[in-house]
Amino acid sequence: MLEKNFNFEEAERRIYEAWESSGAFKPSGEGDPFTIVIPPPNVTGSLHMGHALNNTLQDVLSRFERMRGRSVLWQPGTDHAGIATQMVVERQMMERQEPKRTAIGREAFVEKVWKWRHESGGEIINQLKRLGATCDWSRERFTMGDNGSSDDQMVKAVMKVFVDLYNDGLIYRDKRLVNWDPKFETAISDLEVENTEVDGHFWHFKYPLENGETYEYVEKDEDGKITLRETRDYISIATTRPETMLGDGAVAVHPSDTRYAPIVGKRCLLPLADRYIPIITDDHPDPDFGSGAVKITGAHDFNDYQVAKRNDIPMYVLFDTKAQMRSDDAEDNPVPEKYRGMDRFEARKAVVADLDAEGRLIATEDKKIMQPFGDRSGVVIEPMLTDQWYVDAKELAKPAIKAVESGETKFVPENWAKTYFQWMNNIEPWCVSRQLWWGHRIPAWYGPMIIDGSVDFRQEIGFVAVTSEEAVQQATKYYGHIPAVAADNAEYLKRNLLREETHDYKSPVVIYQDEDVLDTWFSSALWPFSTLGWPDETAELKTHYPNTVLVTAFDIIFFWVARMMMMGLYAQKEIPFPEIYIHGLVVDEHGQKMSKSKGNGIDPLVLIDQFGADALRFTLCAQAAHGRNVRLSESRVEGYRNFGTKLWNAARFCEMNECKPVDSFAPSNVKAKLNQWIVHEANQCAADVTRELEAYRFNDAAGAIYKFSWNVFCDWFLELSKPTFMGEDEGAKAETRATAAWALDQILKLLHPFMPFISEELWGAFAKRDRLISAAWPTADTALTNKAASEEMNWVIDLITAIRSVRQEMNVPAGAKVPMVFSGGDASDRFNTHRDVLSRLARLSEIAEAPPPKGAVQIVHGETIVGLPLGEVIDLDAEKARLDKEIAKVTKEIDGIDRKLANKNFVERAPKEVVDEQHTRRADFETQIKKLKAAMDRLSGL
RNA sequence: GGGCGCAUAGCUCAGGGGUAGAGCGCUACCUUGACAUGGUAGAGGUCCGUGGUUCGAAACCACGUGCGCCCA
Repeated sequence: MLEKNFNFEEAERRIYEAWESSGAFKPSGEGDPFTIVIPPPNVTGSLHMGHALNNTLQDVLSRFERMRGRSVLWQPGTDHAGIATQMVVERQMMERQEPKRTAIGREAFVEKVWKWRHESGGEIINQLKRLGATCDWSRERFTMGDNGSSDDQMVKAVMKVFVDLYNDGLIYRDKRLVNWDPKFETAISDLEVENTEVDGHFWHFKYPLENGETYEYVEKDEDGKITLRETRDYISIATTRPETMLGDGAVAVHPSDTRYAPIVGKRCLLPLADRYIPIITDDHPDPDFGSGAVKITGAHDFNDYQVAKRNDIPMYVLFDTKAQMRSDDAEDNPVPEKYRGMDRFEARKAVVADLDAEGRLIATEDKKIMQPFGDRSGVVIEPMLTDQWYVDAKELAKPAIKAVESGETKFVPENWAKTYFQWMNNIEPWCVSRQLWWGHRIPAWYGPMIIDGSVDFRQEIGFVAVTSEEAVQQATKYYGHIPAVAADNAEYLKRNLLREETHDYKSPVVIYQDEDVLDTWFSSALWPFSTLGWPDETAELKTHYPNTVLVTAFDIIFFWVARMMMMGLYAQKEIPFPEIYIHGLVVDEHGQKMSKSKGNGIDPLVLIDQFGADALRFTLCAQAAHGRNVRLSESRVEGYRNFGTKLWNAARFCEMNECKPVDSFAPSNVKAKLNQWIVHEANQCAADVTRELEAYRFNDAAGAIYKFSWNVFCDWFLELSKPTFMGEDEGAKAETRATAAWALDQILKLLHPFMPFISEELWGAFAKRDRLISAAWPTADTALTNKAASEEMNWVIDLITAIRSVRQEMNVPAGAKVPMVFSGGDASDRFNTHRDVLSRLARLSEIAEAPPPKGAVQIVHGETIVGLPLGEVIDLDAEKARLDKEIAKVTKEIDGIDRKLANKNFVERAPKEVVDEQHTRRADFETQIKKLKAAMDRLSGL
């Protein structure tokens, strides 16, 4: 006997282990392959609601397709999260008061990270198991491989793609402006930059003209009237970042700006720096903004960089890697002595104060400015001119754009294709190098260049190869002898310098490997095939590439989806997946994004502890409508927990009434109308759930199984079956038992993808059989459609509802049994067939065919008048009012229909079915109103 | 500035050219033999506004208003 409630705390772990050990998570090898790769969570991450939604949806699809007989591979794993992981380990070292990363050196540090990864990384995998995720854990992958060694397949994949891209000219080293994170001292992607509006200032300065020159400065209004005329010996510029003025290369004005026309081509003095810079024209300055004159600092501003490049203006690098004013001895260090070593914000204050002291500060305005912040470091990001590796994304994007344009890859909902196109069509070169220690080390080695037959170590040449051995081979060919390999750039410089100074040309030339690592997303982009064994030609790769569908949230379309498309098409010459299902974000019940700082986050594991994994999963599915965020509230989760309890108790009822699955049961052969009807409804539900899941309409699929389980099976079928179970007709009882068991099985199967634990538990409670996870999905069968049974049972249900409604309205005590008479129509058979059911559910003491006696409450039900002689219970006025209300309602309907039918255009132009339907409806209402009026007459006759 | 989305019951949201829906909440009644994590019955709507298309618009189109997100 089942307990009164589902004990999910106890059952979830037990069931999960049983599934896993049965091998159900592995591809069966039979049927069409179905493949999803998990969007790899950060190895440092822990399960949040976004993961819960994303993985629930993937699991629903995996379970659904597994039950449909496909060979399902849900490929799991994590990514190595360069910055985040390095941060976590460094923080841990600090807490343990261990020496810093820089003190112990690269090798020792990377070793520590590996130790951390093996001991405490990837906790999220266990959390996914709590959710019920049926990934094939035996195939778990990590974007860095098992230990990062060069013979690891995951590493080989990254190296091969890098080298192939290089050899195809699609990856190159270049000096450009990048987003620089001064806290982590690395380049980051522009996608990792958050632009936030902050309070700032707009400073106006005077740059004096060379040789004390003057000009007539004239301002005009819209009508060309002169509003200001004065003689100036300076040009006024405005900036939000005064400290960068030390690196100005020019002042630019718009070519159409007449105010500055007299001085274009002349030079002005750059104060503090004591340099002269030219006044140039460019389209970039907006004449209406500020003074119309813009200082051009090519090395420290993205717009200025473009202007500087266009006009061949020199770029002066002011900052070191920590964004402090440079204090190095290099000849090209443009920072005046005074400011060297200052923090950038300190330098800003100093520059403003000094310019003010020189009388060059015109004004200071308060202004809202957009400031870039690193999404992990939280510090202000600095545009920096550095050497980095770039992927030619524009070229790789071409086939990736075409694949979506042609429909080879489809977005669901399709609107997301627009977002994808917009990004892809404006894509910038992808900076893939990072100045970190944790990651795939860039497979490039550098050595001195041979110029005019001799080695010149002031210039470098690169050797790009999958392994260091190959790089050495390339270098050997280049130098004519085997080079020595240095540990790092410092050693490389030292040894080559020594070689030069001692004229020791017989000792080998020294080369060294690039010290940077690759962007984590570079390896994540290969995920759809690297996880399957590529570059080896494995059986898995052959079977499961392209994947079937990608399930992800829209916030990583740029980060990840676009890059997988590019890399998949590049490396495999084939799209990674034909469908991309994009779901929403999980937000709180007021639509606010969940965040730590707001404190409105809900921990999925807490909800699982509280309500069970099934309830959380069902909630997420029920709210996963296309194009909508999921607003999560605890009350909703609680409601679906209740749904589980409801079903549990329905099963308990079945168990009490000995409803056991019958092997030979054929749903098409049942005789009782009730049974035919539930077969019909179950079949319809199977068709609905299947159709909605195929279209990724998780909310509609969940809604369909919810309604059928609760509002059809529990509310009606089980109630209607009670008279049979309590009756004497053993044949009918046996059929209804078998049908109930069958219908419950259908529910368990259809519910399983959404609520795997409770469905599995109930499945096992009813018979000894294979686990539900491996059971066959119900296929809808048109032969099971039964309109007659459906019509008849709806007649019963509607009648019971109508009687109940009247009883309540007439204040008949809920427990009281009342007699019922019926007349008119052709319903004697139905009343006889369903006598027991009607008596029970409508609480009737007797049912007889007779006209309604005086003083009876009258119900019009189709062709039939049903009378409830309530005796003195009845309140005449209340009953009259009730009938009046009914009549008014029906009259209103008829009026509406009449208006339509009186419209010639409607009758002539609307489709025949629609017109006919209106006629039918009108006739039905007409019958009703006649009966209602007759009822009223009888009542008035009292 | 460019792009995307949303506006339907008190709240959160489905839906969709002809007949207004769910969950939660609310009201009344009910511990009737699976279930009070339940049952029964109810109240509650200018489907944001204005035009257009159409025989017919809450739905399709345009504009407006308000809100949200993404990219510059």
